[in-house]
Order: sequence, then C-alpha cells, then structure tokens
Amino acid sequence: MDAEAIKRALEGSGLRCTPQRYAVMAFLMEHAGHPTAAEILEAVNRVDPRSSRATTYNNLRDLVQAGLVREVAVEGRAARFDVRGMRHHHFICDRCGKVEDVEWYDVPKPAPASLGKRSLRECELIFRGLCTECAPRNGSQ
Amino acid sequence: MDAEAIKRALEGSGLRCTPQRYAVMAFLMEHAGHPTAAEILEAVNRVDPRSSRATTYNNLRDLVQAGLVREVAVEGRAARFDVRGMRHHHFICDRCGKVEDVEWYDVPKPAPASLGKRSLRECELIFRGLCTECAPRNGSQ
DNA sequence: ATATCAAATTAGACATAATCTAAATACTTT
DNA sequence: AAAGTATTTAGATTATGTCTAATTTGATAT
Repeated sequence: MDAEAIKRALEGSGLRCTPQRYAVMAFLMEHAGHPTAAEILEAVNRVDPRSSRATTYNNLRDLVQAGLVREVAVEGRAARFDVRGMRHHHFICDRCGKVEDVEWYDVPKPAPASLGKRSLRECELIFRGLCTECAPRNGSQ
Repeated sequence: MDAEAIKRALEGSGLRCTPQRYAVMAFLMEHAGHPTAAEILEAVNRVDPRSSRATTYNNLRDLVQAGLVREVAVEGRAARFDVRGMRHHHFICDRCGKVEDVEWYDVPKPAPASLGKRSLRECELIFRGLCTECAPRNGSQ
C-alpha cells in the first residue's frame, strides 16, 4: 500500500528501510490475520525469494522493539504478529485457535491497590469462545 | 493440600487419579507462578522422580481439555499453565516477561455488533508494563 | 566517485519446546 | 483370573527459535 509511509515509519525508528524489512511490514499491513514468523517468511519469499529465516526473525524482533509491530499474546507454540496500527482486542476460537480482531473500546483500569508498585503501559482484552465458522457446529466434534 | 478435592475433581471429569496426574494438579495449586511444562515436570520429579516428559505433556493436555487447568495466553516460546480456580487477569512484564495474577473484576462486554455470530465464553484482561522488580530500574539496561 | 564503517543479511549449526510411536504397565470390570 | 481400556514410558521426530561467523549492503565523509 503506502510505500512511503512504511519507509518513514522505519526510518523514524532508526531502522534502515531494507527490502527484507520493508517486505515484512508490507505483508503485515495487508494481512490482519496474525501470521506466524514462518508464514511471514514464506509469504515474503513467494513474491520475491530473498529473505532468510534469520533475517525474518531479526526483523520481527527489531520491529517489535521499535514498537511498529506487536507480538500477540496467544497460547500455542508459534509467535504471532500484528501491525501496531489501530488498537484492537483479540478473539481466540476455542475450537480452531484462529485469532481475530475485535473493535477497540476502553477498558476500566484495575484498582491501584491490585497493581501495587507495577507501572502500567497498556490493557488488552482477550475474548474466548467459538468463531463464526465454529459456532454453528457447536457441541459436536 | 486438599488431596480429596483433587481426586474428586479428576474423577468428576472422567480422568483417573494417577500419581502423575495428581502431582501435576497439586503442584499447580501450590504454585500460582504460571509454570511451564518443563518446570512442572522438573518439580514433580524432584519430589518423587516418576513422571516422564510425554506423560506430563499428556496430562496437561487432558487437564486443559477437562477444564481444570488453563493454558495462559502469553507471547514467548513455552506454554504456561494455571489452575482454573479463582478467576484473575494477568500482568506481563515488558522487561523480564514474568506473568503475574491481577485481582479479578468484571469487564464490559463488547458491542454485539463487533462480535457478530461468534459465541462468547469469557473475557480476560492482559496488562503490560513493568513489574515491581523491574519498574525501579526503568529506562536503564 | 571512493574509502570507510556500521548495519543488515545469510547459511547452516545449534537450542529449545512439543509431539509422536510403539511397547509396557496399571486399573477396572467382568 | 481374564479381558479390555487408560496410562505411562523412552526415545525418535518435528516445529520453532536463536546464534555464529562470514559476507554484503548502504550511508557518510572525504
């Protein structure tokens, strides 16, 4: 989509806009499905095969550190990623494990007493249940 | 702690109360620190070395399926577990990755429109920031 | 332009986490 | 006791992620 915007975002964070790094950002922006590192790598190399596994992992780490990308908190073995654009919550399907976005709304903060000396940066909601595909075939299987 | 309660909980879910399975439950009930499977295995075998890795993983899977144990949604490589006793939210430290419990309070549900046909079972909050230990040494390191 | 230097990329080895397989063992019910 | 099912086990296998050391790239200063 907006090549210039990606370039600016990267350089604004002190990261060079390399082809590999750009490709990771571009893919994440076009695919809100919370892909895993392996999926990102495969997708990037499908278009123009020129990123190694180490580079993809390095870039994901750098982008997360720069705050441009977020590692989503889900159970399950592989890390999943998100562009940190619009804030949103997450819905995780009990049955198929799919992770979907849910429109953002503000969440009441916990009582200061239960936070103690901790410093709070953000709150995120995780909903669980059955996704649109899995809800109908409820109890069964 | 309450050996009989664990036994009843297991059998109520159609699971035999084997020494290995019991040990997993007992350990989880005494340690609210969201241990990984490897930590559970090691702790169980420290007391009375008699559970294999496969068994520990099998039992954790069974206990999660039975709804007695929960796999906590965190980023990071290793799955972490919880007894499904008192409800609580989670706080994840940005710096050291520790996962701590935060006292439960009710969370406003999302607008029906943003859920669509999905069926909602539960909402859980994830807080992020710096834990009591990491908050002081803020920016540094 | 060219030299210089730090940042980024790479292949492949390594490490860690989780699952699978096939055989042995332990309960439960008859 | 016999039969049948659930459970456990060691070790192989897969999946995921990290590290290393060498090379390449790209920005900056000359």
